Amino acid sequence: MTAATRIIAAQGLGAATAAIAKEAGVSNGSLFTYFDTKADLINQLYLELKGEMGSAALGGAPASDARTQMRHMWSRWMDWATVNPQKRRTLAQLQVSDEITAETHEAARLAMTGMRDVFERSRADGPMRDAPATLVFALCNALAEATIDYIIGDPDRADEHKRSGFEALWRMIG
Amino acid sequence: MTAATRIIAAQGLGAATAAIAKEAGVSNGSLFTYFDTKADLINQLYLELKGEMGSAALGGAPASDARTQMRHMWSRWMDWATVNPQKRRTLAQLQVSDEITAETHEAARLAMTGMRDVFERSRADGPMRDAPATLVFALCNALAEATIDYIIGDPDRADEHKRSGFEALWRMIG
DNA sequence: CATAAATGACTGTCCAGTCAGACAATCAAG
DNA sequence: CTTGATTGTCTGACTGGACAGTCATTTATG
Repeated sequence: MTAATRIIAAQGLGAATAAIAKEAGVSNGSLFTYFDTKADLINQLYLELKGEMGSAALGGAPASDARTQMRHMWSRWMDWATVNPQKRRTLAQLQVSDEITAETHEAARLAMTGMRDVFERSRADGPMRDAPATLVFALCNALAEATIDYIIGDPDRADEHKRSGFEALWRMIG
Repeated sequence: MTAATRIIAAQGLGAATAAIAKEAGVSNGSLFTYFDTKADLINQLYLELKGEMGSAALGGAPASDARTQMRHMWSRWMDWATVNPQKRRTLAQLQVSDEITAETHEAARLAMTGMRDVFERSRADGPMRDAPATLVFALCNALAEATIDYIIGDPDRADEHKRSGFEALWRMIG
């Protein structure tokens, strides 16, 4: 998985399975004893990274008001992405790949329940309380991804951008 | 170009050049008299679609206050994407492809000046007036893309979602 | 010794890009 | 008006390389 993350981050999804095997220090053939197909590997990797991102974002959440909780999650989320740029990069690629099956996407959605709850709580009394939950979640997600990309492009001002992004988000839903 | 748009929308960037040539009604070989390489085709297509999207969004802009102008642009933008789902789909694929050169991205950025101006005007007196312009633009873009995706997934309530998205955007920057 | 795991050479498939020749358009000379 | 030389465009079979996945064999393990 680690090897796949590194190789895909560097070469994209077109990377040869042989390259991944080599990076992992196993033979080409061995890789296919662990994963039936390349698509299988990709799907498993997607779930693992998504899950890790979710845990990272939710970890150590304070029992507090919605805004504080949201800000905490936002901060952890951004931090995870900046500390793990390769994982983040690979995840972004997998996100838009059509190798990811509908089942995998559904499983990922379920694994994100914790994060969705935080968004739900934050918007419950805000201006978007009547919009569809999935739309709100999609918009929040989009803001987060964009903020992360921006931070990666200008890491020196990471904290500043993190705050700008959060405040933009909060104005939107809070 | 039209053929490439159709094929890429359907099959992704992995589509064979032969498939594009066939769809266009010319021979495999002919395609390479018009484009040196597949990458060349992809880059040109990206610029064309991006340009078309920009023109569509800016067309018939009213000389009016920032909010009205912004809403107009937003509406035309969403409409273009819903009326041309294949173009939109292909553009989304090209956007994240690493076949697109830095020069092409730069050219596309320049072609979007008109849209950036509208965003600039809208945020000039708002809460994001001190944030970097590129960050603001990235966030707005992200909201637009997410809204479009959502509308495509539930076209029956298109108008409603279009409004939700715009209001979210305006709360963020206006 | 028996079983499981790992190996890497190999195969079939796919595809970007090439090239030798077919075909069409233009035009100067007879 | 005809001819044939010239130029430019189109064609699709072909090539070389890349790559996912297989499998007979080797190596480790209990």
